[in-house]
Amino acid sequence: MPTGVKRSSYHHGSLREALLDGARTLLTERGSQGFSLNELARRVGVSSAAPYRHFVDRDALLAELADQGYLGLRAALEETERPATTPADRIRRMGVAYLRFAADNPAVFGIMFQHRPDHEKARPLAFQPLVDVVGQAQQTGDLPDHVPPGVVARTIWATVHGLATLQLSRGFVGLGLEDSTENLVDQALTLLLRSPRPADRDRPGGPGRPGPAGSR
Amino acid sequence: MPTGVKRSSYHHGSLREALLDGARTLLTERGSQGFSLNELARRVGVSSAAPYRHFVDRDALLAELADQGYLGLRAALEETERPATTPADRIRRMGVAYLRFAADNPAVFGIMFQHRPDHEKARPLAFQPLVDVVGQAQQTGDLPDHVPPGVVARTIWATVHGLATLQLSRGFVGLGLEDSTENLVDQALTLLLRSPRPADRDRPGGPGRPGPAGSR
DNA sequence: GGGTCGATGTTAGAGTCGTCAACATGCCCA
DNA sequence: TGGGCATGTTGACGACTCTAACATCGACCC
Repeated sequence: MPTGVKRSSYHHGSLREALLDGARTLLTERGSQGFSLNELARRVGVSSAAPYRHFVDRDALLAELADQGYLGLRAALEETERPATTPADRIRRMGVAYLRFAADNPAVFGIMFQHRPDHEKARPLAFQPLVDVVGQAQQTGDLPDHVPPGVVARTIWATVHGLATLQLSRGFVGLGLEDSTENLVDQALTLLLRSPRPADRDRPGGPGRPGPAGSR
Repeated sequence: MPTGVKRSSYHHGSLREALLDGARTLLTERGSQGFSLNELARRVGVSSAAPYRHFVDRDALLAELADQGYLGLRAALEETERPATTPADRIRRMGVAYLRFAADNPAVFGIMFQHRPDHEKARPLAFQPLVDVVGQAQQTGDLPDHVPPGVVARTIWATVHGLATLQLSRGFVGLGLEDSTENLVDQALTLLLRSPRPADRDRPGGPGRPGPAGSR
């Protein structure tokens, strides 16, 4: 019997969930590099071979954690709908939620965006809410509509994702560019969204596209 | 003697460089996760303890690779100065160079932006060229100047960095958002740089503020 | 109720990895 | 000429991932 937690019955009962839960905390303690399946098993109180009854691989367990991460991220993004305001403001809230999610679950976030082929299914789920609201923002004129919504959403996503990863890797500290999560997102998106800033000079009235010329 | 390459003399002669070179190729083959110091030593034709005469740690070797990566990235960014054009165009070129560097050295790029405290010294080196050209772009009116240059540069960096990491992790494939490196950068920066229409990107309207409505 | 069978545990072990201590080699220089 | 120091090797330890063979036990069938 391993040195971890003792239990009365031979079978654990809900080992799979216990492993996933324990993995989350172990992952935040040790990072995705130092994460060890043996140590996880020890902590949960089972032998080091037991996890293999539930996951074919160490990587399979981490992949499942990543999948759950995508669900959590999507939930966090969708939750910004509650205080329903303008599309532009909701995009800001989404950006902040994205950075917060990354800061709160750094290791899971890292695993989510590692090169593994299976994520190509789960990722669109988390991405969809942003595409939706970008479409709305284009209709209200908060975002240029001479570009397909997917392209605009992709750019916003890249910006926010870049802020998140750079913040996680302490990317801004040596440069005097540290800032609060809200400021990071606000100042970045202000450059992208042509929205209510006081210096709101150029409403791209109607170059080629008709759109919001008088609709406002 | 290990099974790798045979050599005549007892001493290798230039083991340190051989290790760094071999590490780069092994890293691209196996990824930063599957990278093994033992396998590296085997390939270079040296015992598994030999690397410790030159690097205190496995991590120390990788950190050195990251430092060299920062130098290479900075060089790649500075090289965009040669075909000297407008600041806005140079920012575009820098973005493309950034994505290319990441695509050509995926594993090293990954190591460069992992949470290690020592990178906080090397990173500003690679970042500086962008800050410089952003300042120029603000003077020519290609970028808004009511925001400190560092903030604008930080935003552009985040956008480009996000594009790079998402491209590396195949972030766009499930979404029908794949695109060429040039298009990724161009379409993203077009939303940030208030430079003219997508069409006339060769001859950006020149100095002065690009008048919003009439500059077309 | 008794028997069996599959899911879920355990133990033991192979093979790899990172790292260290002790020893070997040979170039450089007094 | 010979000693010392940088740079190799050998051998070993502990930890890791993963597999094979065996143990336990609840569910289901008669």
